[in-house]
Amino acid sequence: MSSYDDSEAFEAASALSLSARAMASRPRPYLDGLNPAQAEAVQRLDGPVLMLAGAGTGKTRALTARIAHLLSTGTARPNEILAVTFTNKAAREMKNRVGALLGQPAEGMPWLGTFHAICVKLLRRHAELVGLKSNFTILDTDDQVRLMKQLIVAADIDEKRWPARQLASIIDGWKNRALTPEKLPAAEAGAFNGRGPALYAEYQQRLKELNAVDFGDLLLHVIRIFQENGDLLAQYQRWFRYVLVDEYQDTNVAQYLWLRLLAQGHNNICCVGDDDQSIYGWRGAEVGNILRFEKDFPGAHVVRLEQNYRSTGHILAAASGVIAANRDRLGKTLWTDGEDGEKVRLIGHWDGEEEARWVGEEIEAMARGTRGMDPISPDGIAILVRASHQMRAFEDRFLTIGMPYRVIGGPRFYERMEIRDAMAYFRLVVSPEDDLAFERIVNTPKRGLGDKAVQTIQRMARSNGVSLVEGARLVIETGALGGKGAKELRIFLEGLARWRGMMAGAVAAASDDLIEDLGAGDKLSHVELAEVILDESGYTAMWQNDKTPEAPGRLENLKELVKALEEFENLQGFLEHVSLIMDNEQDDQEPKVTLMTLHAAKGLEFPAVFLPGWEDGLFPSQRSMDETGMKGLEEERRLAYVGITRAEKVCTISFAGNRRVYGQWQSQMPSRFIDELPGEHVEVLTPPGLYGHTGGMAATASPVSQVMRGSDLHEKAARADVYNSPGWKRLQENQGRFGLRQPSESRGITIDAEAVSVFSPGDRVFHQKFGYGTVMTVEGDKLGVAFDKAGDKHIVGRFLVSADAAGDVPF
DNA sequence: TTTAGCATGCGAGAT
DNA sequence: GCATGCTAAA
Repeated sequence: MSSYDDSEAFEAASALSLSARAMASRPRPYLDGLNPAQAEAVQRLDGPVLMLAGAGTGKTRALTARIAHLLSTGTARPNEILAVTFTNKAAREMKNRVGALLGQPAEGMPWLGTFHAICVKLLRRHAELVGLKSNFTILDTDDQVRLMKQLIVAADIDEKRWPARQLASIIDGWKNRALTPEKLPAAEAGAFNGRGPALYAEYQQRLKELNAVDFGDLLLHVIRIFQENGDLLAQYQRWFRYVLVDEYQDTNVAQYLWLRLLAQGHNNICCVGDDDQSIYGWRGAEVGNILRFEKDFPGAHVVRLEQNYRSTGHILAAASGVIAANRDRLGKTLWTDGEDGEKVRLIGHWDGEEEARWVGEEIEAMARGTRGMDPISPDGIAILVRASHQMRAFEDRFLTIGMPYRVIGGPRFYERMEIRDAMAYFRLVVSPEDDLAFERIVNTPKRGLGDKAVQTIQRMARSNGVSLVEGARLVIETGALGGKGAKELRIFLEGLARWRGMMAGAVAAASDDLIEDLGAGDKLSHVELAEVILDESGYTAMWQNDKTPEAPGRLENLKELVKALEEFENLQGFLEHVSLIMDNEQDDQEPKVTLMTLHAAKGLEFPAVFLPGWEDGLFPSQRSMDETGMKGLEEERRLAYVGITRAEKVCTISFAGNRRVYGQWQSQMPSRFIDELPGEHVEVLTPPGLYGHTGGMAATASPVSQVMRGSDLHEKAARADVYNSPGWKRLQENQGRFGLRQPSESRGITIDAEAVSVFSPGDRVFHQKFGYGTVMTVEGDKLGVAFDKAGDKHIVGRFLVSADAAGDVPF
């Protein structure tokens, strides 16, 4: 796996193509059951094609069938197809499905992979054209930030006011837009306090010195190679006769340029995507790429996949209603010949905790099977949130009621501290000049080698122009570092040398069966070597001695890491493909509810989906709108569309009237996207607070139920103010549209503005959740209140009533 | 050098 | 409310 030799890949591939040609005369099972649009997308092979594939319209099916078609008709050999995806997972799935369609493993498709994996392959071959050695290392985000931090400190910039993370994201943004330091437009000159462009150039220089690249460079270097070496580009253009791109709406400028270079000439490029599901603008994706496709590739053929096989009619209609509010879209109309099913359900709650409680109960009810519906296993249920911190309320609740759940997302396996540490050890053993790896682990576990010792080593290394490992050796030799530190450092270096010696044997044994047969028994396999490294370095012991609750899990992860090594021939190969171990799929026998972000849910589907937290500011996210205005709002709306279209049978949207944000209670307005739901496809549910059925929590009435019920004085007071807010008016209009009576009419309550209490410091007040308290501060509509029982809180005035008025209310 | 304790700031996260 | 990252003290 670690070898990317041209001829090898191309020859292996052509062996498969022979059998593919033999299939040409046979029936084509991959065409069976395709609808007309899909069939066209599969069979229109030549020229630019845009496959506009709505949610749940069988996109992957069409894409894989297209590859199968190319191969089995003999139109292209496996090595002549360039097929790019964004994630390894998608690449793997495509490989598997093509293999299944052809009835044989598609191992022979060397150019099916992620943008980055393919670029690594190309760049290893032609590294010297951009001044790199072909064994360059790929830095991850953490390494990048550490490197930039050094540059920022060296440039004498206040690292606190101008954090390295920020610089990293600015540079990342430039690279996404294919802007190299020389090409930075004047408009960017002011970035990062005016120091951005210079730091960018320095950073690139350092990378070159380190023989390293970051993720963005992978694309940019390859683009530069192609631009500067016309004949080489022409060669690849001839090789890659057919280009396929998945999730085209997620491509950034650099990826677009890359694709255009490779597709120029034959123009056999097929891009698959859905402008309505473009939700990665914040990391550089340009919806414009897909919107512009027909201009970019003249003569392009657009095929729309609009028949949906996933969701019920009501769910599709609701999703379509929301997305219709977007202006920048190509436009599609999803339809189904399936049932209308149940309407999308909408419910409001008093606060986030009640929302979580209610969802928990609903899931239990679904698992039992309610209202004549078939039971839905927790496996088929997902809760999709806008921001990951929303998950906490659900986790708390599920732990309380003993509901099994799994969280998707969170820190990626290879991003965990212990994994990164272990990998740094492996990296340093494989390549001693990996200075970033050295810095990471030289004092992990603690060896008494702190900042000062590291600085000494760095000075030594720099003044001699050698790596840190070599510098460390010199430091010991010259006695620049004394005492305990020197002793520990010596042990550390000896360890590195010893492990490296063991590895040389392991590589030889793996690459030459003869040696193994001749009984080179004292040589370790790379898996054993990894264990030895972790053991002898004291790294395993460090976690064994750690008594924090996370330690056992970390040891568990290390075991998994070692297990993952078995899949590779040697450590180098593993490090190269480390991203492959990202999704460590756990054994799940027990059915579990899935908890994840909306972003993580793209491409997935569930019989039942809960979409909590539909409140303005949270969803759509205030920040998104502040930063990119209408563009941001449209992306948020697409996120709503993605969320709804994940549901097959039941979709439940909810919002809370109050939510704790960064530890402060805030009143929330229902999301504007709720307004955009077409009323005829929505059913408004009655919150449990109305009948107080959530045992003992009568005080947790939701905003909706407040409006509906309205017998208590303090609610009346709260309402008068709320009625004046635009959000509340919107909610009421919705309820009108959804067939609810206006509460004031239905209950004969008049809105009495006089009833709104205006509080001043010293007033005694009452709050539904926190009980009695004394007003301490007043700032606009936010009051600081010292509650008798619940402590100090900041509360919006409308949720408070004077203690007198509340006196009669039984709580 | 290590650590405990306070200040700070906060969105989604592939490669 | 929490994690992160710095300063102060051991």
